[in-house]
Parts: sequence; structure tokens; C-alpha cells
Amino acid sequence: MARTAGSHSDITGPRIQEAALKLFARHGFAAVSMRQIAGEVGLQAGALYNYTPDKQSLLFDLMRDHLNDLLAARAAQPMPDDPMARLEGFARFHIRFHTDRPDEVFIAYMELRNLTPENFEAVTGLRGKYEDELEDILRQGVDAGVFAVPDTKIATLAVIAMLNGVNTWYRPGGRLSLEAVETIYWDMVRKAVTA
Amino acid sequence: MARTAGSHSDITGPRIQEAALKLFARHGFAAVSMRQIAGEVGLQAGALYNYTPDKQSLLFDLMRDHLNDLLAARAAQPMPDDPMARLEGFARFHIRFHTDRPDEVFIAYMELRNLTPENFEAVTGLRGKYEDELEDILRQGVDAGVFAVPDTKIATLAVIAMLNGVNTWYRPGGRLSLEAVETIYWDMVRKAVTA
DNA sequence: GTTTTTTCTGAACGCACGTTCAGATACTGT
DNA sequence: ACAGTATCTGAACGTGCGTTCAGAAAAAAC
Repeated sequence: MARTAGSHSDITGPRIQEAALKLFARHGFAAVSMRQIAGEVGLQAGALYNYTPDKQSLLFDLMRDHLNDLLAARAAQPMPDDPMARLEGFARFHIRFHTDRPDEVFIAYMELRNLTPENFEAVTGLRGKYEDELEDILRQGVDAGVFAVPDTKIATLAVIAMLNGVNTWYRPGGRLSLEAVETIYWDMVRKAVTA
Repeated sequence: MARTAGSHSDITGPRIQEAALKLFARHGFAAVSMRQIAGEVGLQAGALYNYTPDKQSLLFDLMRDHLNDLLAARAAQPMPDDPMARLEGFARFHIRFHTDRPDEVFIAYMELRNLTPENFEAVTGLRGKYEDELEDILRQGVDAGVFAVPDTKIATLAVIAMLNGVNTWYRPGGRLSLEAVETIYWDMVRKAVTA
């Protein structure tokens, strides 16, 4: 009934995040209790409050970290001048990044309604930044005459919706390699927006 | 403390369904209580159990009815022989039907994990029937040489994901008419799958 | 070896949950 | 007018919720 042998915040903290991520993705934020999360890590519920002020922050931190990772990873990608090459880079990057983090992606899309208004603003703001990158590419391509879409904003949302769809069925080790999936989707995206 | 004036199951039953639909869509199944649903209809929680055996059935019935409506509405659509015309009909029908029922659609996609295994099977089975219709169209078009997709199953999922995306942003009375939205998306779908 | 800091337990708080049911009132059919 | 049925209330059941906190043990600092 006190500090346990081998306990360290550097270890417990991340383990709590992982447990919350896994359980939120599997059962949904509202259906998961603090006691379940604690149990997954081998703690009593009260110990969680050494690491988070409340349950809501646990969710928000997962989303914010995920979107910051997304933006950072994207910023580290090469950026060709050619719109077609840029779009291909975006499509392939998006599929790779998202299929690699199915739980984070799932939560970031499904649990928005469980955020407080200000946390909601923060998360959708970060996502907006990412979507703006794609819209810039499309606009650049339209200006260059290589893409033809009547509305770049709608085309942006349509392309992202299509690419996000991969996460609903793709599993590593399945019939198709990730490289093959990338190519199939890139092909459809390219045709959909090309002049 | 008894039957109230003007109470009738023909009226109360549908009102309970509507209240559950609205609240589940807004806050999520797990976050909505039977007392909230009852309150929305002007009842005490116990009265709901004249209409549903439990909370889970309330959710399942909403999903099943929605998908049955979808299949029935689709079956009532004209079915041209030409694959291109069939695909256009499917795309436009899908957008019209789904934008007309945003709450039902939202629930049918987001609350699958709150279904018991057998209810889950029933719902995904109905959805599979609908998706098979699209895959049949694509396969027919590929055989006729008018479509070119390396994998009809993946193309089916990609097209549906893209079309479903409309529901994330479209609102009646917005900048674009539904007809215009249909045309924009149909254009992207057509280009994405055409040979 | 002693003190200080970190980490956790276990119990407790008030509250809300899904569900059941006896009893009361409104409606319906005769 | 009366009997039978449909509909709802209000209270209750046990359970689990998010969160707080005093105190105890382990680790770290000195």
C-alpha cells in the first residue's frame, strides 16, 4: 500500500498512454474507465492522477501528440517542385504514416466529440494545417494546368477521405504489400485530379 | 404516477427512436443514458422498456433499419445496362441518400464496436450487400474495358470512402447545391476508375 | 545512515448508470 | 357504466463511475 518496487515515472507514464490509446481505440473513450486503464498497467486508479489531471486530458494529449507527429513527419519529407511529384509524395506518405498508427488515427477521428470546445479547436486546427498542405499542392497543380478540379477544398477532402479509407481494411501481412496499396491508391488519386 | 393523458405507443415508439438517434449521433452510444433519452421524449426511464428490451437493441434497431432502408431505396433505383451510367447512378444515389440521413449514417459507422458480436455480423452483412452492388458495377465495367482498376474490391472501398466523405462537410443551404456536389464527386469517381 | 523526494495503495466521496416492477391512471370496447 | 387493456410513474436494486487524499514504501540525494 505504497510505492511499489521498480516503479518509475519514465516507465509508468508511457505505459499509461499506451494503455489509454489501446483501450480508447478498442472500446471508445466513454466506454473505458480509469480503473480499466490503471488495471492494464497494473496500477490502482488513483495512481493515474500523478500523470494526468483528468480523463479528458488523457484523450486530448493522445490526439495532439499524434497530430504534431504527423505534421513533423510531413515537414521532414522531401518537397519536389513538380505538383505531380508532390501529390504522389503526399499520397504515399499519408498511407504509410496512417497505416502505421491505426489506433491513433482511429481515435483522432472518432473521439472528437468527447473533447471540450477548446481542445476540439486545437485538434481541428492541427488537422486543418495538414489538409492545407494538400490543398496547396492541388492549387499549385491547377495553376500549372496539370490538375483539373472545380474546387480545391472539396478535392482535398475527397482525396483525404479516400486515402483514410485504407485504414478500414489494410492489415500488415495481408494479400497486398503496403507498396502495392500505395501504388493502387496513388493511381486513383492521380487520375481523379488530373486534367 | 401512471399512464399519462394522450399517451399512445404509435406516437411514443417513433419518438423514442428519433430521440435515441439524435442523442447517439451527437454524443455517442456509450455517453448517452436511458434517462437522457427518456427525458427527450418526456418520459421516465422505465417507460422505455415498453418499447425496447435493452439499450443495445435500441442501437441495433436503428442501424438495421437504416441499412434496410438503404438497400430498399437502392433496389428501387433504375439500373441501366451501361456500366458508366450504372456507376453514375450509384454515386449520385449514394450521395443523395447519405446526405439526407447524416445521423443514421454517422451511427452506422461509428457505433459498430458497441454491438454484440451477432448484431455486428448482421449489420456488416447488410453493408456488405450494398458494397457488393458497387463492386458488381466495377467488375462489369472492367470486363467491358471501360473501367481500369487493378482490384475491384479495393476500388469499391476507395470509392465508398470518398463518397462517404461528403457527409463530413456537406450541409444543406451551403455554398454548393447537392446537385453540384454530386457532379463534382461523380467527376472524380469517373476519372479515378476510367480506363 | 539519514533525510527528502517520488511513486503508489486503499479507502472513501457523491453521483449516475441500466434495469425491474408494483401500482396508478388513461384509454378502448362492450 | 363498467371491465379490460395499454401506458406510464416513482422508487428501488446493485454496480461502477471520476476523482481526492492521507499515509506508506521505495528510490534518490546527501
